[in-house]
Amino acid sequence: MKLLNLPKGNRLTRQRQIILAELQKKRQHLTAQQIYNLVRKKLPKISLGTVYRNLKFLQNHNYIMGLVCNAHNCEYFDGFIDHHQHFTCKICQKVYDFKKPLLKKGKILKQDGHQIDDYQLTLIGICKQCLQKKLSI
Amino acid sequence: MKLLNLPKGNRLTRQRQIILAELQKKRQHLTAQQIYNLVRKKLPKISLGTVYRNLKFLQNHNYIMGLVCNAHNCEYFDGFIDHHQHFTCKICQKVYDFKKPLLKKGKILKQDGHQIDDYQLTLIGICKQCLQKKLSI
DNA sequence: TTCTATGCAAAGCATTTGCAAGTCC
DNA sequence: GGACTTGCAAATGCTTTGCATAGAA
Repeated sequence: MKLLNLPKGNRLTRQRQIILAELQKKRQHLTAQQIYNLVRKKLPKISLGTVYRNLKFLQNHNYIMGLVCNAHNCEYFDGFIDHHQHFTCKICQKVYDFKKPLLKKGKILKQDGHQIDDYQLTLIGICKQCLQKKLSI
Repeated sequence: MKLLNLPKGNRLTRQRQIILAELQKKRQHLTAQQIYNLVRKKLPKISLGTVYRNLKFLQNHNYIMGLVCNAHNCEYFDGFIDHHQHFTCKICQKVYDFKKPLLKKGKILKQDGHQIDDYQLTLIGICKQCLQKKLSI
């Protein structure tokens, strides 16, 4: 749980604190709209634009990470930046974490002359809950 | 190189053939807009809506695949559906293929009770060309 | 007091959709 | 001929931006 500790020139506003807190509290992967709905309970006057600006801000300062899901075309935000993988369910569209690193980072640092700094692995399938529902139909 | 061979009820139109042909000829990863610009040279009256509709259609019928890139928020289309990985350059935003499978598909079929059907690995970094440009500045 | 951040609303893009006309089978 | 497709344009949805005001340092 990383607390906001911003470099000089950037201000610690209530909006930023609450957005980050909600994202870290939920341990879920939320869209900007969902975050807006949550934050608005505490700051009724916050605007969606501010949410977007601060999500981008927090991303740039490595407090959160964003991920784009292939199946559904919008960005999700994740309050935990330790390197981990994501799994998307094709049916319910939830995003789950996979904690164990399925791929060693060191292994892929150079390929074909390109410099590889990072990677993103998204697993796609059907989650436990949806599998059970399918069986019971 | 897969040619259009559609199930009954779906029609083989010039638009579909040309869109697929361009995508397979280019061996590149193009946005809908880029595909539209290419196809328009052969079919000047084609509309962007038709391009989108047919890209989705070809995707559903497994002729092409779509991928969303985290860095730049739009969909890219790939005329080759053999399973391979993608590498995005943070600077020039091009998408490259990685032919060698960096991850064995069989290894990740079950995790935490979820059924994993597929995965998508995107490598992120700086490509050869951009690395050279950086050095020469 | 100064300069960044916010709220609001409008603008920007990528993508989707409704509908009449066109065209493939 | 009939159903699937297209072209066109309007609509949609997510995200960004301009600007005057509010508020952190």
